[in-house]
Amino acid sequence: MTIHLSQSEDPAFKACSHDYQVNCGNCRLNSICLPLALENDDIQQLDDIIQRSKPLQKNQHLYREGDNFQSVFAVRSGTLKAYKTTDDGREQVTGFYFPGEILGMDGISNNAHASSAKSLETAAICEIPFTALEKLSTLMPNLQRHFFQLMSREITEDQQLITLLSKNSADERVAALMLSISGRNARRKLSATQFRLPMSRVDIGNYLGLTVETVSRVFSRMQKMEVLRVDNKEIEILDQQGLKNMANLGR
Amino acid sequence: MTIHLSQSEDPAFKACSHDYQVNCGNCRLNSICLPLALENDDIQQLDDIIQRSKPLQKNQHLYREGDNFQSVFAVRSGTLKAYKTTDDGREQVTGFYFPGEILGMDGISNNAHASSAKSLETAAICEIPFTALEKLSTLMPNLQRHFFQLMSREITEDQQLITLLSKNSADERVAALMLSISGRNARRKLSATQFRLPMSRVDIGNYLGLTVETVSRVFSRMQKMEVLRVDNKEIEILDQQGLKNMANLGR
DNA sequence: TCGCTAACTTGATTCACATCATGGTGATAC
DNA sequence: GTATCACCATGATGTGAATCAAGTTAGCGA
Repeated sequence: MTIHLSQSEDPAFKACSHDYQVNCGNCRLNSICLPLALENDDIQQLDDIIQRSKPLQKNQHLYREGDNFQSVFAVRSGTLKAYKTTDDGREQVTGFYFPGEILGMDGISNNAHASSAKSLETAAICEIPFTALEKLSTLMPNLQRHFFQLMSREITEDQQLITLLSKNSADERVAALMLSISGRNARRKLSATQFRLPMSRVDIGNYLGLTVETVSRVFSRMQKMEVLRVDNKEIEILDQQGLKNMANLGR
Repeated sequence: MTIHLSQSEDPAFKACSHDYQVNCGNCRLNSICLPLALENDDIQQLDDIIQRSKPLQKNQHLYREGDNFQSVFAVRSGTLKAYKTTDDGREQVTGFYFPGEILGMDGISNNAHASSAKSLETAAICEIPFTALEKLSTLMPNLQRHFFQLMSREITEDQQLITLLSKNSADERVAALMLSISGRNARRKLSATQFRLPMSRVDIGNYLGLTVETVSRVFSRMQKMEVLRVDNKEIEILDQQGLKNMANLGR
């Protein structure tokens, strides 16, 4: 029996959670989602265009594939998954988005969202209207650069996933995902070794190009090898180095 | 025995090929690589920052993973492949770039190229220094938007590939690539049904997460089914609809 | 023209993961 | 309490593509 805090209850996010009075200046995540080089009044200007709407309930959509593209979004609390629906109706999860991360940028090219985004738990979201962001970017070179960088990062991360899917075994894929989540937790000053997975085994498998059964078996194997302790969605990394070896990515 | 023109000999690219006097205003590819909404003198300004260096020989690198990031590049003639080297020394091809297409944007996020790019045949390249492009973008909102869109497109294309790798069979993957190349040829007013593959079977396999042997077998199968005529690198699409069915992507 | 090498094809065998089948567990509703 | 349902674990079996192993062909330099 384990007790766990959902991310939205996490004390580290008090100022950033479901609090409507939050702004970029006082948000604990701003070191992650904002360019460091912004001046205070620049932050104020950015803050002015950002809309903070009511929290998203679990399983609620933030946007759907094909929706008219208006905004990109920053996750303030909770976790979202982005996914595409293939023509034969199957689902491909293209990413998980944790607090401080930006999603929706794939909608820019066609003025329509190229994927759907749904929350895996109650989530608070900052909406950033894109035309306003574009205007602001022409005035604030640092902001423009920041968004170029954010999009570039999304590209390199997608390329990482492409490599993972194309070259790595089931064990390696799952290990890599656990390390990724661990690292993103660390960036938010949360435990890198103990966390609760916000997504189901189905979602993990879908993201990694594996079936549920395989994901389940990999977790069992890792547990037997004493690399991970797995209690349903609760994960503890017992052997960080072992996990890295298993991921076979060197990093 | 088939006679084929390499892309650089293609009459459609007379003005855009290895001709050093070429500029954006007279380049036949500008409808592909430039924002349509640019005024003539805007094009001139863009033209002024673009550098046209001497042609790249086959197998020569345009940049390597880890190189300091300075510029993005537009392909004027020839074809390039982008690839990452995994830690255990294997190669993952992340994309092929045809005339009119832009590459190198994955280097923005870390100021270092995240992948290597090498030419598959003699190629002419336009180099676009990124800091100059950034400056120009603050002055020309259309240009800024264009680059946001280009990067967004790269993201959606990577997501397509992710889905392909994760959900589709060998046949479907190869069919999808053939359709992609066919479509990109059509965009450049070349034949959508007959073309020469600039890349080797190894590269195709590597890109699609398959071995050479599998790629070869798929081509043989397609030939037997009279969907494709395959003569080494020379491809003829005999049954467009059959190929689409085989790709199983609906589109 | 010959010889060499890289690129490609094809067949036989193996293997990692999918698929199919079943049972367990925990949460929510009644 | 127990019925129901979503989610997860695990075993048995099947299969598509990898691997291993020969060829064949095309391109290229001497």
